[in-house]
Amino acid sequence: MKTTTNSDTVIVLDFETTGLSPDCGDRAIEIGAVKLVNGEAVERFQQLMYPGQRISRFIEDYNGISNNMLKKAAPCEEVMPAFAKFIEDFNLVAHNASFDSRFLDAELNRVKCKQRENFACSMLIARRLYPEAPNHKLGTLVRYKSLPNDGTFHRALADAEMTAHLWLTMMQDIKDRHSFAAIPFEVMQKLARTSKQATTGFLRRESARVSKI
DNA sequence: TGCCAGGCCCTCTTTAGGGCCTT
Repeated sequence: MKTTTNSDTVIVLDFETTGLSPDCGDRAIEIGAVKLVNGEAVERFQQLMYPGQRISRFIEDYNGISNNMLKKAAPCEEVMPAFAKFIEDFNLVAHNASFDSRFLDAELNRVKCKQRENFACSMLIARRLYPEAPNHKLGTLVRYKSLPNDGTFHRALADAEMTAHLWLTMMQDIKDRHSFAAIPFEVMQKLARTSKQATTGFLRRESARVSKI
């Protein structure tokens, strides 16, 4: 029996890839994801994935994933169906979601799995909530908000874990500032699309609206 | 460390250009 619902569960995910664009032939080489249920990490997914091509020295240096490691990794045809099962129809979160969503769609498309649209971007939301931060790179925000980390960066699960902490911290900061009892996922999605000047008014209105539901 | 692309935001804008962020 399914024990969680779409509303209380989000999947925070991160891809390591061979480059920046699946349209230019780049492939995913590692997936990391954390399932959050009612604000708690209850399950994790981490898998290297053989991309069918050698990766560049830059990528090896960037994330520490080597060609030798990928030779032994499972192919897309094995990993993606398992990942599609892991994420089910839950809402998705990523840091700079436009990047991860393109790779997710591309890899799901290879195995004929359903593509996804219900993404929220932690980077766009962080820009709204923390305009005073030095910048909005994941590592900078982890330091800026003193979020838990083990010092590992640019590996899929480690980045997904940090993004999950950032997501929960942003939710809590919004609750503290605007008296939300709970924040619907759709409000977070809309917040990312709200202009900087309109952010405070938007959250005030949404808080009042949600409290009446 | 940087480049590739794409989506988004901001502003000295909207008939545009540049910066940020992801690997």
